[in-house]
Amino acid sequence: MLYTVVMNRNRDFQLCYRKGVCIPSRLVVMYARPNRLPYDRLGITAGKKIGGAVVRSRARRLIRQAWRENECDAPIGLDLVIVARHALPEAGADKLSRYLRKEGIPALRKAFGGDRSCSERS
RNA sequence: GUGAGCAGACGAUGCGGUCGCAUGAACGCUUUAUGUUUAUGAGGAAAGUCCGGGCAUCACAGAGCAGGAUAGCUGCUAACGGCAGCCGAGGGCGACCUUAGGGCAAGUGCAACAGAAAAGAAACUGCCGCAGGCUAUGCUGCGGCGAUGGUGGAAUGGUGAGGUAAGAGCUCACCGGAGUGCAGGAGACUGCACUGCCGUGUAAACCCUAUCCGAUGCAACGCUUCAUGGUGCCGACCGUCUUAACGCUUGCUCGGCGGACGGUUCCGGCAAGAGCGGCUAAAGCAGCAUGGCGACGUGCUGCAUAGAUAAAUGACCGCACACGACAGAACCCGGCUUAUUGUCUGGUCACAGCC
Repeated sequence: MLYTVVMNRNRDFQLCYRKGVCIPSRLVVMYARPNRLPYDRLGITAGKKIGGAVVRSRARRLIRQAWRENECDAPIGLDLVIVARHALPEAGADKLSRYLRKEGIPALRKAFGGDRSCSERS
């Protein structure tokens, strides 16, 4: 992921859950809040609820790839947590990517008014 | 050919193309960041965490208890609760399979319902003899007998014969069990002979016997470094109390060590953050030779390449095939157990057919 850093502290996750904007859907749930940094931070949650280790790894990979394909259109300066739901592993990669492009990212832009984006910056 | 049974291999992908990730190496760059190229990149169970070990730290002044594990024998192994071979018991026509397989002749407990009686032996019922009275087998009394008594998982060994007033291991034969002796075996055990006539089941009930076990697990543990905050511990000072308390020492006891408690203040150190190490070559695998029935040992040769840390192995397209089951490394090994689409290989057994 070119313009995004991995979020790896439990405190950041908790902040996102409590104070962030929640954007639910059938495949994933996104929590986001501004972080006042010049880049985005992405965290992925795939809980035991959706299946065993194989299923959870697959969900993580799908989310990471879909975000990589669409991160250029997202607003800058967000802490973002994407939570996988149990329908995700069977759905496939292109479905999630299409969802982010058509609905997820526009919702983020609407919530945080992001005119700036990576594509414009670079 | 049909049907069984055993052992084993593979187990999900491969090739081409586009995008992408982690680690190592090389190159470029003043260093970092980053870039380019290249190599490598989940399993037979990686799982459950059920055993055993390595490794690490703690305690080391030890002893005992408690607790836990194992339970036929001999071996293999670093070790094991694992494995191999054998013995006993059970199942199968057979190949073969199953087996928590010490001790109720140390003690305690339990044995519902049924049944006369469930562990102390007797009572009850019954059989037989004698006596009494009565019309009378019946009834009453005394004595003998021992297991006949619808049960029950289990009834004082079983079956048959003799014996007797009636009976009884009372006697005999066979069987079961016990003890002793002899023979065989490394041993579990097996065979034979003799004695003798023997009180059930349950130890996956307490318990007893034998053997083994210190505790905690890589978030162990070691190193480096910064800032903040005054949280915990150690040191310093003051006060109080006293030889018994208190604290530490593996869960407890003995034993051992330390005087103990409270308050104050400031200085120094440690831990909590971050980074690095631990972190992958290991009692390893394959082939050949050799010893052994086998587990396995020995020698030689060759191969040795995942090491992430919010956690890398992915997505899409085309072709091929078994049309992709169960399923994802987290310190490392040896086992066990559980999950699993299927494909293939090699012996073996029974039945049928042919020669």
